[in-house]
Amino acid sequence: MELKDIVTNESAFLKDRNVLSPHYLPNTLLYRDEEMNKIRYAIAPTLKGERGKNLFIYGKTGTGKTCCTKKVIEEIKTITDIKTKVSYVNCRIYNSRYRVFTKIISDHLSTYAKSGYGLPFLYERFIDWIEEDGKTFLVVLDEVDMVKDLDELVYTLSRANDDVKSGGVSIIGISNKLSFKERLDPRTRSTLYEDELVFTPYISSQLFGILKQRVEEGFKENTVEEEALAYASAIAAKESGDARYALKLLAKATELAEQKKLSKITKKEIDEARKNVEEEIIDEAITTLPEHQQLLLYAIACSSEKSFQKLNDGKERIVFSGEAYDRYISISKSLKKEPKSIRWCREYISDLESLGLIRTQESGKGIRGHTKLISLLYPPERIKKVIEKKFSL
DNA sequence: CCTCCACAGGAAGCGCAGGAGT
DNA sequence: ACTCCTGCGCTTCCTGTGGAGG
Repeated sequence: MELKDIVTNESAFLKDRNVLSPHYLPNTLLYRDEEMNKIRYAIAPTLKGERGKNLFIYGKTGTGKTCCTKKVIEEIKTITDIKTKVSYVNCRIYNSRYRVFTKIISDHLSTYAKSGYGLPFLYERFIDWIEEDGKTFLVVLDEVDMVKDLDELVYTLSRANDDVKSGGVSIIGISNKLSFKERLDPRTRSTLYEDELVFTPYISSQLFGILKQRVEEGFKENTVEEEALAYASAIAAKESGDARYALKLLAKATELAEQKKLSKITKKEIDEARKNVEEEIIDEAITTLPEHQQLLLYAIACSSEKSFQKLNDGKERIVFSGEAYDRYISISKSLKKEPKSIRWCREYISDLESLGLIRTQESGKGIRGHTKLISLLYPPERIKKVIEKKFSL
């Protein structure tokens, strides 16, 4: 690619580079009519000025939760004769009750948006604002599991319904973690889960449709082979049914084809992109890890290379947790870093597991009373390479 | 059978940083 | 500018589990 092409955003393939962005909202969302309708029905009372049911939306990444919700919000904004106001809050950024409130205030009451006001004051402005013309208010809490004091947040928002004389507040919560439901206070749970909606992963043919739509919206004609799209959707469907992953494959393949000055994107580029994307995902996951989790992971990778013990399918090498910890201690010391306690490393191990970098299982019968057997889900060489680079080992 | 080993994971508590309230 | 409070990362302590060995 020439520099001027990059600057002017000229591409041999793309009319609109945005179609490949994870934030791009296509004109019509495919395969999610039912889900969209369910959201519409859930918020319909709110739009009529009554208090609707709160809705909880669950689904894995790249299943269209956020897209669908944003679409419905857009629809609301096109209706002019209703007294409903909406705030979309990404809780990854606004991750506490206070922050969520300041976000809502700055969306609608910008005079109070500057910092320095306490929560009770903001809460009263919020109540006054709803009461002034009996409006209804809808908050969308995306990635709601990121909120530290979610119990308090949900309580405060739902209490607003008791404090206002007219109008009301409804909540839509979105999450990709199912397990966090158990952590919640029972009252919070029943408030938030008045209505529930699950997004299932896309199947291969649906991913194909989604990719095809993007190609039609943003690519020049005859630049992408259908076979390539089918292949990319098959890969993504097999992995997780994640549309974002499928799009990433297409984006990377486009990049590769541009570099090689090809005229068409074929299966071959997708295949190459796949390797790239997978490595990028692993590298990204590892490099964003806290230092000591990296060291622990490194220790597991080292132990794994030397271990000859195989797990059931005979492919995965397993590591005993004690062994990994010993190695972690010596690695830390050789780097002049104070090693963390064993208790905390157990937490690290479950963190690494929930990130999908390792898998663990109880030893069960036969081996060492009660221990965890750890196996890496990615090649140890790759993991070692990334971490060695970081610590210049 | 009892004790010891090797480990899991809960509970309490500690120091710190940063934000809220004054 | 000050203290007070709270969440966070972490350690220490503790209880529980199951195999190995006397």
